[in-house]
Amino acid sequence: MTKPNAGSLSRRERQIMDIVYERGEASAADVVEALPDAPSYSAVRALLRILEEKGHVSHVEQGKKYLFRPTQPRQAAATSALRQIVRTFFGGSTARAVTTLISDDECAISDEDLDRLTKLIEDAKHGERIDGDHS
Amino acid sequence: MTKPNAGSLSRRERQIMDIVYERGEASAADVVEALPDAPSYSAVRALLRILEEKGHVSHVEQGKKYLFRPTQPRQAAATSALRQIVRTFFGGSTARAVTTLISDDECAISDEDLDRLTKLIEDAKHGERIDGDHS
DNA sequence: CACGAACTGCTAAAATTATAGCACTTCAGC
DNA sequence: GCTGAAGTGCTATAATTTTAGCAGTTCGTG
Repeated sequence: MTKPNAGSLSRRERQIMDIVYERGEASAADVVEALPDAPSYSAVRALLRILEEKGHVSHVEQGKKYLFRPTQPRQAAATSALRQIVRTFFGGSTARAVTTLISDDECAISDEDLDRLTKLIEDAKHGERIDGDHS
Repeated sequence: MTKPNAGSLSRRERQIMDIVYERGEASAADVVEALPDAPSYSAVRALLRILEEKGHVSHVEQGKKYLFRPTQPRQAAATSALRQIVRTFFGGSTARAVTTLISDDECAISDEDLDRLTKLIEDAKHGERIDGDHS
C-alpha cells in the first residue's frame, strides 16, 4: 500500500494532516496548539495513532515524545491536492487555476518570483516538457 | 447566518459538494451516478438536504425533480480552496504553488494559455497592485 | 531515591455521519 | 380514473468519528 488513500480521511483527520504538512512534523502537543478548535489531548493522540495506522504519518521518538511526519512527501500531496482543485473548480483547466492564483491579491507575489515564473513559462513553451518526473 | 462554514463538512458532504461544483448543478440521481462509491439513493438525498440546511447548496424544482447548485459562487470557493493549499503545502508561497501547477506535466497547458499567463504576469508586475479599482 | 511533569497506550462511551426504508405526491399513458 | 414510474420528506438505525479518562513509562530534579 503505497497509497494512503487520501479520500478516506475524516474531518479531524484531514485537519490534523494539514497541520502536520504545514509544519513538516509535529508532536501531539503541537497539533493541539495549532488546532483552532482543539479537543482534548488524548483525543488528538488517538487521532494521530489512527492516522499512523492508516499509513498517513509515521513517528519518530524524540526524547520522551513522538514526532509525527507525513508519510507521503509534501510535494506529492500538494500536487495531488492541486489536481483535485483544478478538476473540481476549473473544469480541468490548469491555466485558469494559475490565473486565479496570480490574480488573487491576497497572495501577493514578489516581482522577483514573477520574473521566475515568466522564465518557467518560457521554458514550458519551448521545451514542451519540463521534467520534474523522476519516479 | 449566511456563512456556509466550509470547514465543517463531513467526508461525504465534501464529496458531494465537489460533484456539485464540478457539474455546476446536479440532481440527486446525478450525484449518485457521479459518485464512484455511491450509497443508496436515499442516502444521497439526505445528504443533499443537510447540505441545503447548512446553506451550502440551494435547490430549484425542475419538473418533478430537484436541481441543486452551490450557494457560494464557484470562483469564490475555488479561491478559498486554493489559499488553503498554498498555506498548507507551500508555506504561504503562491509562487511555489504556481510553479508546481505549471511544471506538472499531467496538466499540460497549451502554448496559447501559456502566452496569456505571461501577459497576466507582466500586468501584475507593472501594476504592482491588482486591486485598485476596476469599474 | 522519590516526586511531579510530560508522554504514551488503551478502552469505552458520546456525538456525529451515513444509510435504508416507508409513506406520500406528481405525472404520463392506458 | 387507475396504475406504475420517478421523485420527495421523513425517521429510525447502523457505522464511524470524536472524545475523555485511566494506567503505565520515562525523565529531570531536590
